[in-house]
Amino acid sequence: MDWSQANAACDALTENEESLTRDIVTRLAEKWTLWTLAVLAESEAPLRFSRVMEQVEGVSQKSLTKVLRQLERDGLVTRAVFAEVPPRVEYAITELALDMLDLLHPLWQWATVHVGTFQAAHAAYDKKRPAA
Amino acid sequence: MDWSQANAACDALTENEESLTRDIVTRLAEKWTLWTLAVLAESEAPLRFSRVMEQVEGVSQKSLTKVLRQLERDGLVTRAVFAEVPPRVEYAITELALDMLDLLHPLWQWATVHVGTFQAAHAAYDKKRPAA
DNA sequence: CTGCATCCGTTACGATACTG
DNA sequence: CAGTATCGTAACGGATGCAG
Repeated sequence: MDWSQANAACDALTENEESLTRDIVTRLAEKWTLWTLAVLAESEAPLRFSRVMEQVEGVSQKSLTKVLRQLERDGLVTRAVFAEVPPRVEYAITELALDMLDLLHPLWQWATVHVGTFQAAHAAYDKKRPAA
Repeated sequence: MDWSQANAACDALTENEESLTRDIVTRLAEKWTLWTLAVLAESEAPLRFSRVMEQVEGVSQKSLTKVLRQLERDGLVTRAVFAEVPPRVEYAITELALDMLDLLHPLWQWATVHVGTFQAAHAAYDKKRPAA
């Protein structure tokens, strides 16, 4: 593991930039963010608000709105409003977000591959500490 | 983007396994988890609780304890208790966790590289929606 | 030294009702 | 259809005090 490389990249950032980097990564792991991005990534065409909400199963309108707003602000999705009746709003994923998902893919694969390892680790731990 | 590949890996999991996978990834992004792992990864030798807390700047005892317990349960760190006076507890990172950090590295680099992009995106967004 | 228990403020989330 | 406003609940995280 070449941690000097990672540290060099980190040290080059101002405190403000480092904070922002942390925020971005943290935000990606919030409850509905990745799921929403995945839905938009799987769709070839832009999706209306209702279609996204159907596919991100269990999300509330409020939370989905918040997540989409944040993603838009981060430049990870685009939001297009059409002045029609009834109103239409379409969301689409950006290239930036697709790049990021590519990077995230190995991590997800790692997690799926090691699911059995984690189940075993949990079982062993719970046996040692039944109280917890 | 080859999403069929990602979907194939996902579809092979039971609902329970998929839930666990999601939990693992989510946990990695919790406030102090990655920072703690990074500290343990940088150290060649196992670290005592106090040493970890010194280096994970700003973490409370409570949060650090919780994070370390969870990491131990996931098999990402080991915890060794020495029956001495005063008590000594040493934490070390596992190979499994080091593998994971390797996979995570590109994502972190991506975030640092695009910090400027995000700042610009935020500025543009806030200009368009000053109310928000 | 380690780390658990408790209190407390903040934030996240969901349900519901309402607006352009 | 696509939100906004409001409310109530639950989880999170920090500070403090105490025990082994």
